[in-house]
Formats: sequence, structure tokens, C-alpha cells
Amino acid sequence: MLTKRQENILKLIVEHYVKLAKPISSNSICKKLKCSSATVRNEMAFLEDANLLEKTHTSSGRIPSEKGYRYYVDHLMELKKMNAEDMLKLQIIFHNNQLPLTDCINKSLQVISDMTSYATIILGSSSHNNLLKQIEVVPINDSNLIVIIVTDKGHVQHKEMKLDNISLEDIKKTVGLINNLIIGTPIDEISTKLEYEIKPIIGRYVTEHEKLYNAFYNVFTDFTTNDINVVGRTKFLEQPEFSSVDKIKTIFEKLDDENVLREIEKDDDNNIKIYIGKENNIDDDVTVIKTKFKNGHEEGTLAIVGPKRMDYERVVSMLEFIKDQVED
Amino acid sequence: MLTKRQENILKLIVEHYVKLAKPISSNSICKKLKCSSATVRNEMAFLEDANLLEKTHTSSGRIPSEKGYRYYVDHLMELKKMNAEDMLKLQIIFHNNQLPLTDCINKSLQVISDMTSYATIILGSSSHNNLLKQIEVVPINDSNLIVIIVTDKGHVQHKEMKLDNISLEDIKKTVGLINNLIIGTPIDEISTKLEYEIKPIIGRYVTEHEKLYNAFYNVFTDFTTNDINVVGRTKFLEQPEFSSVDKIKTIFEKLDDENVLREIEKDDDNNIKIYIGKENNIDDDVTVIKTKFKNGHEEGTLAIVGPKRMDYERVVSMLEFIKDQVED
DNA sequence: CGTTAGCACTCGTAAAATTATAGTGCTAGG
DNA sequence: CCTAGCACTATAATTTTACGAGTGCTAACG
Repeated sequence: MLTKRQENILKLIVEHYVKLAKPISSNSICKKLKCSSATVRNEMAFLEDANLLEKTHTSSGRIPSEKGYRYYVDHLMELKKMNAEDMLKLQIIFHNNQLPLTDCINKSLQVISDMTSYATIILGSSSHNNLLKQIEVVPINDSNLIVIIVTDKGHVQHKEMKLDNISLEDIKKTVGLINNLIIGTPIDEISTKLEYEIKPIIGRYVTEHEKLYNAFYNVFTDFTTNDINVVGRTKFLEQPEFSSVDKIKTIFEKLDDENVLREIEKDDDNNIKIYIGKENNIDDDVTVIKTKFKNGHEEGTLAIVGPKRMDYERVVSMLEFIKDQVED
Repeated sequence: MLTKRQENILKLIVEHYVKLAKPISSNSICKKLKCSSATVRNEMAFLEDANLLEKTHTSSGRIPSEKGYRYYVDHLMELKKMNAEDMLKLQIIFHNNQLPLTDCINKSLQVISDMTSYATIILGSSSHNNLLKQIEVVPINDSNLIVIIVTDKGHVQHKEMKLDNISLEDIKKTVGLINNLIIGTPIDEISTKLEYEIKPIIGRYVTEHEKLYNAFYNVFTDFTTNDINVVGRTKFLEQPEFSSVDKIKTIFEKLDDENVLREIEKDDDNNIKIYIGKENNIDDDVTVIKTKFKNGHEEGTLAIVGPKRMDYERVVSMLEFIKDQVED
């Protein structure tokens, strides 16, 4: 259990370190507290024993440990309102009611990335549990046409299809059949449904059924949900803790890896959650702050990724604001 | 004018440097030539006077200058066939005829990036001179619908539209009007045509015409052609010339800047073109090799971006292969 | 006359030595 | 319990030294 003063010192150290990225000395702390540097040193030694602080070398100042950040986040951080400037910039985006929600979200995360110098991630709701809403087919020329698939939650995906020597009529018949028979099917189940329910029927009504069936089968199995957006990767290059090219490389590779990013949305908690260092799967030296949002048919996950030495209060207040705006 | 031997030495130096990224000594060259290191040194001095070579310091070996690369590319490079391994990997992609062209291109540039450790860029044909082919509207729920726009060249774009208190019937009427009146209009001219030709007519037939008109107007003016794909940015992190975080940052910022990338496709030449260092607008330390491709309704630009110290022969042969595959 | 052996010279890199300094830990006295 | 004071330590910055890779030039050679 920490005393009030110990908590105070920890808080000051975290906040100092967030700003300066340099080990904090007892001297710089004692100025803000009415006690001597020696006293602070004693307390620091205590906090280090409790694994809340670390030294970079024997005679250096202290930096927060992972556990230290955790303690800060859990007990010391104050959840205040956003500062006026941040507020202004974000409000503008949402108060322009013309924009559809997705655009607002994208824009605001872009803005947040620019303001904070952290990277942001937007994970659209994975469409795997979406239901098929409608299929449209637009012929482009003699041998190519565009198949457009729309889901009940508004996801749209299109795919080019190559169809030599197949009459437009046959295609339209097939689309008609699909629209009649498998609307409302979950995206994931379409392939099987296509095979067992549609294939036999197409055979009866359509002449070139083999080719056509294959073409549509491909269209659906390729239904990837490419709705991940990582904004401001380059911001990492501005942070002193990522000044080594190797470090940058490992982080960028994670940010390019869909599987890693999808992991972020696995947690079902709807509140804002913070994953510090080893708690996330991107890198031991970063923190991920995420929240889910849900609004009518739109849902997804927002995340901000930066150094562990992150301005937690600011980021949390921003995420909270956006979540609130989106959800009403 | 260079002698045969001078050209030989320049060629060897470029190719050596491409492999090793270290200044080349007279010794390492004379082994491959039947003459002494002193002779090579004399020739090197000559090539340096001609601004084809540079020294990193007074007593270092030589590296090619920008002009040196240019000379190599213009006069010394041999345009041979791809090596067997490269060939194999790329052929697989194109010989699977099932895949639509765009997928083949994307995949092959991904593969090239992995094989060469350079970044690749795919610039889809800017859709600005496409013609409107068709509009589809899919209602998602009471207040939202998806507008899908398809152009004659197969570009698809969709946009969510928020429409409270407007009947589906009115929407369908409007879409009908648009489909009847402005099909075939170049994308760029749609906004004006919408204003002067459609607006008055909608007014006559549709009750909530003001709101509806505005909604559609927004959809069209936002028609951005987001068909730029940069693959393998992180490959830069593997190249020794980009070991400084600052350098990386400036390059990544350029690669994220649509305007910079669009510049690449401005050149109308259909052949493979090489822009070394200052000749391109990405960075003095990179080379861009690009080609346009055209195939029926698909067209665009492919580019490979890497250090000036690039394996020119290999990259050119790969690009040539892809261009050929795409164009038939 | 082009080529080459030989040698002095240069510069960069790496390791070792030096200095300065910012910070700690601990002790002893208030 | 707090704090002044001092010995101690690691780093960072600078200098020193040593070495080697590579050049340029000269003079001799075929």
C-alpha cells in the first residue's frame, strides 16, 4: 500500500517522464513537493522496491516501470474533460452533420493522430457475421462485369468477374436466383449454401451453369473484410524511444499484420481499455488504448497506439469524446 | 567519350556497389580485369573527373554518382530475361487464369516487393476521365442507404447516405432520373451537370427535392479515386542507406502523400522509365522505375521504389514481364 | 606510350583513456 | 521522520592512439 506522498511522487514521475522522455531526478521532483531531495530519494527507493519505478543505470534518475504505468492508469490518472483546443478541433468534425458516420470517425482519428503524434487504428466491424442484403451486377463490357455485394450492416464489396461466352441473360437469371434464395444468409455461410442449395438449381435453369457457378463461388469466398485503417504510422518515427530502425521495423510489421490488429478487437469490453507494454501484442514498448463503439448498424473498434510513455489522460479523454459522439 | 575499358570499370563498380553498398576499391576491380590496380586507379580518376564516380572521402574507394547511374542505365545495363527463380514465382500468378487482372497485378507487385526488398506502387488509372456507367441504391435500414457508383472502366465507389423522412419512392425516382440523364458523363463533370440539368428536373418530380439533391451532390463531389496502393514501405528499413530515422521519415511522408505519387503517372511515356535521385520527386536517395500499362478497360501505372543503388537489370526485367503479361 | 610496382600519405574506424557531470545511496545530525 | 553532506558510480562527451584500407604519384618497364 502506498502513502499519499508516494502516490504523488509516482504520479509526478509518470507525468514528467511522459513529457520529457528522460529519467527523472529526485531534485526535479522535490521542487514540486515541500520536502528535500533526500526524502524524495528515499521514497523513490521504496517505489523501486515495489517495482513501480526503474533505473536505467545505478546512478540515474528513475523512469516508470510497466507496473508503474499500470498503477498510474488504475489509481492516479484523473479523467478530466478534454482541453479546449482538442475539443474544438474534434467538435468541428462531428458538428458538420452532413458527413456520414464512417467519414467522421476516419477524420477524427486522423486529427487525433496529428495532434498527439501517436498512431490510430480503426477496425471496422468484421463483416463475418453480417448478412447478405443484396447483389448487383453491372456489365462493363462484353467479357467483364462487376459484382457488387451489400450486407445488412452496410458493407459493400465489389469484385470483377470475367465471363467469356456467357449471355447476360444467364447471368441475370443467376443473380435473380441468388437474390431470391440466399438473401439474409450470414456471409460466412454463403459458400456452403451456394454449393448445396444454389448449385443444383442453377443447373436446371441456366445453360452455362458450371462456369457461372465457379465465378460466383470465387466472388464470395474472397469476401475479405478489408476495413482496417491504420493512420499515422510515421508518428512513431518522432518518438525518441523508437529511434532505432530495427525497433521501427518490428513495430511496422505488426501494424501491417491484420491478425495482430484483429486481436485488438477480440476483447469484448465496451469501455475504454488500456494495454501497456507486454499486455498488448504489438510491442513491449508501446501502449494500446482502445474502445469499441456501436451505433445502429455501424460498429467497430478504435485504438490509439503510442509509446508506453503516453499522455494517458489526454488520449482517454479524446477516445471518450469520440465514442460518445458516435454513439448518439 | 569513354573507352571500352572505362565503361567496363564503371559497369563493374555500379554492379559491385549495388550488391555491397560499400565503396569499391581499385583492387577488387582489377581482379576481374586483366590489368593492375594502378591502371584501374588511373581510370577511376578519369571517371571521377567526368563526374561519373564519387569518393566518400579522400582516400576511400569509389561509389557511382547520380550521373554514373544514369550512364549505366542508358548505356551499360543489359536487358536480359528474368532469372529462372523470379520468372517462376511471377508466372504462377499470371497462369492462374481465374484471378481478375487487378488481383494479379496486386499480387505480383507484392511478390516483387518481397523478392527485391524494394517498395512497389500501384496507381490505378485515375478515374477522373471515366464515364458514369450506372448508379445503384441499396437501402440498409429506415434512415440509411448505400449509393453505389460504377464507371465505364469498372471503378466502383460506394458511399453511405443518411436520409431521414424521405420516401424510398422519391429516392428511386431520383436515381432513375440520374441514370437516365447523366449516364455517360465524365466523372469530373457530374457535379456541374447535376446542378444545371438535374436539379431543375428533380424539383418537378420529387417532393423532398432539396434534401435529396444535396445528398447526391455530396456523393458525387466526394468521388475520390482512392486506388493507390503502396506495398512494402518497410523494405526501406532494410536498406543500409536509410538507416537514419529522419531519412526514413521524409521518405515515408512522401509515400503517404497522394500528390507526390500522382506525379509518377504524369509522364505519358508508355515504356519503362527510370528516375534516379533528383530526377524523381520522392527523395534524392531513391530511384523510381515505372511503367504504364493498358489492357482493355484497365489501365494504370506500376512503380518500384528503392535506393539508387538498385538492381536495375532485375527490376526492369520484372516490370517488363508484368507489363507484357498484363497487356495480353 | 600505356602499364605497373612501389611507397608515402590520408582518412575513417575502433578501441582506450580522460574528463566532466548528473545523479544516487548512505550516514549522521537536527 | 527529515535533510544536509559527502563518497561513489555510470554515462556521455572528448581526446588519444593505433591500425588498415585505399589512394595518388613517381619512376621504371615492355
